[in-house]
Amino acid sequence: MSKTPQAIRGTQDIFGAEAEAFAHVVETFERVRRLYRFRRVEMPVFEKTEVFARSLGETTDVVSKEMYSFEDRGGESLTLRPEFTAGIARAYLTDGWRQYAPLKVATHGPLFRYERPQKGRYRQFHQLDAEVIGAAEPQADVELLAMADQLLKELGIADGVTLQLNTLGDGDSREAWRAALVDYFAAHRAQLSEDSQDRLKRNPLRILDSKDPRDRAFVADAPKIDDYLSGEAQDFFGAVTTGLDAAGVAWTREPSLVRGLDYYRHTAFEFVTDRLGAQGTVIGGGRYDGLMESLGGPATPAVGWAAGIERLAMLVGERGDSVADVVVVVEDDAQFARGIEAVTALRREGLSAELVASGSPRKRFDKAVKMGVGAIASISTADGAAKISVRADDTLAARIESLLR
RNA sequence: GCGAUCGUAGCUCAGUUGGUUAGAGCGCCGGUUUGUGGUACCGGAGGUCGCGGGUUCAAACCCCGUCGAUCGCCCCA
Repeated sequence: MSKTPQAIRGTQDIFGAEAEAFAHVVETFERVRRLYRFRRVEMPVFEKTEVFARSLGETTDVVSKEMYSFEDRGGESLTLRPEFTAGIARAYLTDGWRQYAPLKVATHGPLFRYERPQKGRYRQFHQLDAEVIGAAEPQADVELLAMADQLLKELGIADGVTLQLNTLGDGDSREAWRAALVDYFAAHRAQLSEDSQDRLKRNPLRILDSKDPRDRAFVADAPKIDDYLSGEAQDFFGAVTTGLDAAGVAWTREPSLVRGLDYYRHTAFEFVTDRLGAQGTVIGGGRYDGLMESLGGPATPAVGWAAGIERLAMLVGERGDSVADVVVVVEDDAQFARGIEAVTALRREGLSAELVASGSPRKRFDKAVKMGVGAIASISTADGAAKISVRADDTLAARIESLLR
């Protein structure tokens, strides 16, 4: 007695209408990414653990408890990628991609994070990813955001999604702001939630988007990044916003929007919806000028975003399985070969075709009807010869009849 | 890692305060009816009630554990 093994927790077997929606998202992304001249890259699904440990920072939750890490047979510590950016950054350094800078690349595929599954969150999940590496100009941020905006529009879901935009300033601005936040929240430490008391050490910026009412009371009066921005950082952000306006991309300023990872600078953004419950971020990203150095490379400016394919697919909604252009029904088993000839001829002419030739012969036509197709060609025997009758609207029927003659 | 709700045929679900051989619809297979036809009827296959313990004369139902799902917290896209 053997039991059927279960799928791994947090993984999905995507099928039917959901799979069609998933494919639609990916196909739309591929089309849009070409319009913006982003080059397709394929990346390994796993990397040396240090690629993620060094880029994300040892103390982040992702690294400390959410990575799928293991030793290979040679004793090397490897990790299933929890995000795209670190691997792409590594490739930029190890593969000499600097010669193509500024480099615009795009990819998509599975990522892995050991988290508690819930709506829109899985242990194996899938993202679209776009990066511009080696471009310090705000124009790169604008182009990247315009691409994300067009993607949402072409998917028909832009109406329910808003672009929240913020700046974290340059490295000095960010540090000064961070220090001010720590001072401010430390003064109210006892009144903060337990989570935020902990965040004060680990990740003080995250207190700003805490959902706990005890924290929210203090967030409103917390130090604002705008008061710490250098003139240069202000100019940069101004250039991004005027660029977005010129590109017709709607945005709202969200001063409490931060990034969880330390390498982010300047632009930070999320496309957010309230239609997906707690996992409302559909695209997120920002500028990560500090990342390359953490991997031992030269200072290299870069911006990027990632989008959750499952979340986009949920917003797109079920798309329904595609139906065959023609169903060929073999009503008499003696005509089986004729049925195969028929579907072959149809498919070669670019018509999708399905063959129905099993089960109770007298119910085969009903089966075809239930498939909800536009055209049905049935093959029976009359006077010892194959008799083909086609049910479809006139032009299609004529085309099918000529193909099957 | 924490909390809440849930887990009965392939699917969607019934199953009354614990009480005989656990049901329906859809789907699947077959038969009859119809015969250019999405009809109607009949029959069939398919379930150790997620899994493992416990309480009881008796458990799908009560208790404990476990696995999984869902929705939050955390984290994050």
